[in-house]
Amino acid sequence: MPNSNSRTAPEKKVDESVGYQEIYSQEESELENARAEMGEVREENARLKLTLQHMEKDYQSLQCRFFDILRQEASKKATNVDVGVHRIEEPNQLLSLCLGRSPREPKHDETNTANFKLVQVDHEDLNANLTLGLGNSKLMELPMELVRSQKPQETSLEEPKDHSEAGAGESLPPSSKTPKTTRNEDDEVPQQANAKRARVSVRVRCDTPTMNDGCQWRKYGQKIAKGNPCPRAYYRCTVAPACPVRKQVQRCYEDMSILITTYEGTHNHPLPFTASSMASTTAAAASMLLSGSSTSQPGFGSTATLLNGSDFGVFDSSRTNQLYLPKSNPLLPTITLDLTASPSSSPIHLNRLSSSFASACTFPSGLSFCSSESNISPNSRGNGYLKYGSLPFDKGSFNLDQPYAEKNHQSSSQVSLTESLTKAITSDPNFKSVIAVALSSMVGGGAATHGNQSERLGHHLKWSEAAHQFTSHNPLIQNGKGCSTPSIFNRLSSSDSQK
DNA sequence: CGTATTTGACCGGCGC
DNA sequence: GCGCCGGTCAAATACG
Repeated sequence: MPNSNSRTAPEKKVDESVGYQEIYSQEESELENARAEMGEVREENARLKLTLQHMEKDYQSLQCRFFDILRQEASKKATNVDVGVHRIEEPNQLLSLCLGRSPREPKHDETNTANFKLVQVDHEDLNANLTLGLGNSKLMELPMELVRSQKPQETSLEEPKDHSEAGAGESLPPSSKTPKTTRNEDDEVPQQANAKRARVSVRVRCDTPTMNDGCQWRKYGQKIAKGNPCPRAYYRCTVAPACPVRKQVQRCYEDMSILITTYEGTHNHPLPFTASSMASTTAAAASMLLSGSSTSQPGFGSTATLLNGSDFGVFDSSRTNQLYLPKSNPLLPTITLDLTASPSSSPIHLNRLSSSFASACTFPSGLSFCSSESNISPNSRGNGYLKYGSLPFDKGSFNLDQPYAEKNHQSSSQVSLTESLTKAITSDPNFKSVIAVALSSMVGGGAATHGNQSERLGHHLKWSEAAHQFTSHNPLIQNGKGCSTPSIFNRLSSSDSQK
């Protein structure tokens, strides 16, 4: 019996060792497979990076061409239209708030591109209130301004003279304001001299104390304004020491979840890439207001409301007056970008965001400002756009993560504004396809420029995956600390590592 | 210790 | 002229 025992035992050992070897070999092969996959993914990522770079170049060149052509068309039209328009009568109302946009553009250019289109809306202008429907094709000129300023290169090329542009409407003599302070005479005076400055008020549903617009702000004051128990905070742009841009942040009394941020002034410095979207949006809005507001009576603040949602083009001044407007200096024309419209928060809308346009706007030029934490502590963020685009931002837009998607409803509505703008841009049949491809490529990993690449992308990666790969590898985003580590990519890499 | 935030004081515009 | 109110300043305080 011991023999049998002694004989069977080694056999078992042999069997076990053989079994382990098989298992090991299987694991090794799996590991190798995983490594191979990782290698492929890496190569793919590298290719996508290159493609993205090409796409960005293509996109910018297309933008330039696009603007050139539109400018030409606009100038042609303007010669006919502007004659009948009383736009230039109030230069001081034309103070441009073109955040992030080169202000040295000839004034006539601005009036040409924005004014004559806005005239159509002005017919409905009552009591200096104005509702501008972004979905309205009438307003095609607006996005031009917007996109133009979305180019970070352009904004970065902004000259310090910018603020003189803020004074582009110019010419209110420094009068009584100048002696006020000697502190920042050098740079501030030109802005302060402008008694009238356009302001852009942005309404967003946001849980955080402020919305993350990519810029760096320093709080310099807080007040409790009359009529609203919620304190109003005053912030100053600290990206550049002498930047005159300021913003007010206040919660809406009627709906505490709504954050009202009012921007005023023009950045005189290059904007962080992530900040340019907000800057350009507000710039576009301001341009609209400034050009459109000139019909309003002097002394009255002009107020425009950009409704995000289904009410495009519907006049809604009552709503504006009752709810939307923070009490503001009547001398300052104010435009309100309402990014809180309820219809937009529907799942349908969210899904709609997954369409090419919306996604293109979602990132990197989208409007998603709510940060997981306040952006008022620049230190914690290193630079102004550290946290920009953190989590919810792209995830929610792609409907990948339900909590994020839920939390990102406000982002959705914000994105929808840009979506509308982009649609307006691309409504031009001549450029629609080109711009759409370019824009979608910004999200789609930049692989959509050339057909074959797009095709390949479609074959190899799910769309959302592509987007996430883009986000995870776009140096801009990483630089911008839009560290929304894509969940899919995380899963992918983590699963790889687990193997 | 340097920087950001808080907060009361101050200033200027506007309406009465 | 006076008071109200929005906006800003700047010293004090908090924070990392």
